[in-house]
Amino acid sequence: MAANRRPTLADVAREVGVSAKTVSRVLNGDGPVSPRTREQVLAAVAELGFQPNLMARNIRVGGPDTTIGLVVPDLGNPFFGAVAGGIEDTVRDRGLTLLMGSSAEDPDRERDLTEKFLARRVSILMVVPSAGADHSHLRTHRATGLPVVFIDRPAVGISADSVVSSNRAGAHDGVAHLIAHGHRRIGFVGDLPAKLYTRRERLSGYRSALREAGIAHDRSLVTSAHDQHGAADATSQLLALADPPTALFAGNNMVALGIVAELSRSKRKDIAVVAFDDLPLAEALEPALTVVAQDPEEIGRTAAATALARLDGDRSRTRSRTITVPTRLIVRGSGERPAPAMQGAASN
Amino acid sequence: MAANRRPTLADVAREVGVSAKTVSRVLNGDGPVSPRTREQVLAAVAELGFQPNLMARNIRVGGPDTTIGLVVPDLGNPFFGAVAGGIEDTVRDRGLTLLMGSSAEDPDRERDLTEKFLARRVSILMVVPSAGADHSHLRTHRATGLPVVFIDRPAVGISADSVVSSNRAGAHDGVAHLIAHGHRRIGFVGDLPAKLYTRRERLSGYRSALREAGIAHDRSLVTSAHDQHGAADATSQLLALADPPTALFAGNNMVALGIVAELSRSKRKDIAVVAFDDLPLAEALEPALTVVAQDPEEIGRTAAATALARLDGDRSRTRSRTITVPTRLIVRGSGERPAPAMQGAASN
DNA sequence: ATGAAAGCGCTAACAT
DNA sequence: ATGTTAGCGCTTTCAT
Repeated sequence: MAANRRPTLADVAREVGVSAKTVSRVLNGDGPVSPRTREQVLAAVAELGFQPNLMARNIRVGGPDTTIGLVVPDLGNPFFGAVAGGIEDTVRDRGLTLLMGSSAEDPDRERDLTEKFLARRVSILMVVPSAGADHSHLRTHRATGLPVVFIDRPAVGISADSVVSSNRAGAHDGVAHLIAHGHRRIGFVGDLPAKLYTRRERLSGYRSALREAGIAHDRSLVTSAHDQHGAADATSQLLALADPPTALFAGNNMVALGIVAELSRSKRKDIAVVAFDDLPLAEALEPALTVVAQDPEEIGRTAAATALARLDGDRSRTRSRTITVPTRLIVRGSGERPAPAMQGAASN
Repeated sequence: MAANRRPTLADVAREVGVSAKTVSRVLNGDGPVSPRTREQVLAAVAELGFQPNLMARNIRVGGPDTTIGLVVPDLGNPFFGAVAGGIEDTVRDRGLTLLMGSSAEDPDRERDLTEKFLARRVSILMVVPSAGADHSHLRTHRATGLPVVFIDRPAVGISADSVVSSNRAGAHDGVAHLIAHGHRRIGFVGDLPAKLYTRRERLSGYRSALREAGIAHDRSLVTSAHDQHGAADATSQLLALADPPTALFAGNNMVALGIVAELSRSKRKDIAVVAFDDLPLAEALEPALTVVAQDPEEIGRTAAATALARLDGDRSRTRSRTITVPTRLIVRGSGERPAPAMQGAASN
């Protein structure tokens, strides 16, 4: 029951009484092989339980491996799962296999993982950059022709293709929706760290919407959280202000969960909410949650298509480009709760 | 700007004027190297942008790769994301990297993916089996000492370790909770296909709970769906029965989403619900959703620990074993809605 | 239709 | 402290 050595091509060849090359031919179907030999080889392969060693093959063939490496900050976040699904759908018929690993939002681990993928010679590298990560070390790889695409957030220290949501416009639309329904004190609960690209962009959209409406920016209404629990805390702190907000804008899905949970817990049905990124049960909430929906599958498909084009030698655009996938405001009700003024008018 | 050949160990060696082995020593830190040589080598590595080819290394060293392959049916399902997170936490300090790929619940793709992992000589293979998949082809691999662990559902055609939730007991508890609150007509909306392990087990728990309460099993109350939309349909069909259920038991998280969405849409607050597997916004619903919570992180950790023990030569149990991770009933309110009889009593 | 030899990039084992 | 040789498992090249 000891761990037996795995059979190799040579073992199969010996078993049948042919050369290793012949076995190789049968398995890869290149050269001509007599039907009889083929059968014998196949039989021996099955009997010995031979499994070709792809590493050995790749090393000889020299080309990249038929895998594509994807680094995400969090395996549990369905947003990245959906992105991965979109990538897979696109690369599958090319015979490429998507391998996904987590950086846990840690720049060091992100780097480790990218190095591991590169050392295993993936055909394409895709990265959702962690906050604070630098990507200049990928320059030499790009020079060798390896397609590198950054997802959800652009790269730092390297010029490369990236695919992102229309964060600024999306956040603007969401906040404008609140303003259109009479809200003038609107709290913003964003991601952490504050330097995170998506947070900056979405905050920028928030501010531009306020500006257009002639509403002065009040820094005390801008807070952050890096998880659901923190977002719940941020929510109760905002509501405890002397001049509290009548509406909240959630900077991402995690934050939205925290806000909704906290409002539910404290029975504050009078607070309007719009969230960036859709949530599974958004429609079933009362009121149903209005969101700025992203399209993660489309982000994945776009990223994959971009990378495949590069792989096929797309030199049409030497310069790298940033592709923006549009968001869509889905009005479900939670943004329409009357602001105090209107509420007063209604009850009069 | 053409795709330059990647530099190899030999290139670095030539650049510095030492042998390849010396460069290897510097990079892997085994043999002794003079500080001066080390510096020169490191400089050349940086300058040439050399990246070791791990495939070449692995093939020479002979051992398995420092990766662990995980096959899941759906990258977008947070349940599997959480499982993956638990695995990663456990294997990280062993220097193992988790690589995850999707079978899309398709036995053929599951097999393709496992073959790819095996051909790349992963140290450990973990699989969430697709419905209908057979795993007898993995026997020879287990014989070579490769740890194989099945997650969420046991393997077919091979004896191997597996880690699953307490599906039967969990479903039993959930249904018993409904019965305790006066319900006697309880609909079951399960996964598809009907042969799926988790569905069978949970249905079994449902039936045993009914049996214990002396409630006759009514086949017309048992339905299935394979996605959220189908679950919504199943829900409205159940409610349209001549003698409709007063409570519903959701067989998994997707189904729960469909049920909750449909009840919300049709404003049926009078229907009690208990779901198998927790949902992010469960607490924020009205009423809050009572669930039989699984512990996906713990499932992942357990699976990883089991595999690592095998990797370390745990022959203490030659026979494979199935480890059950307990579920926990979290009562939040949705299971307590009065059944018609009690409702009548209350309003009298 | 098949085989022999060489070599992919790297490291183990033995030099020196 | 460093170099040489051989070889991991496979495929390419060139024979036969």
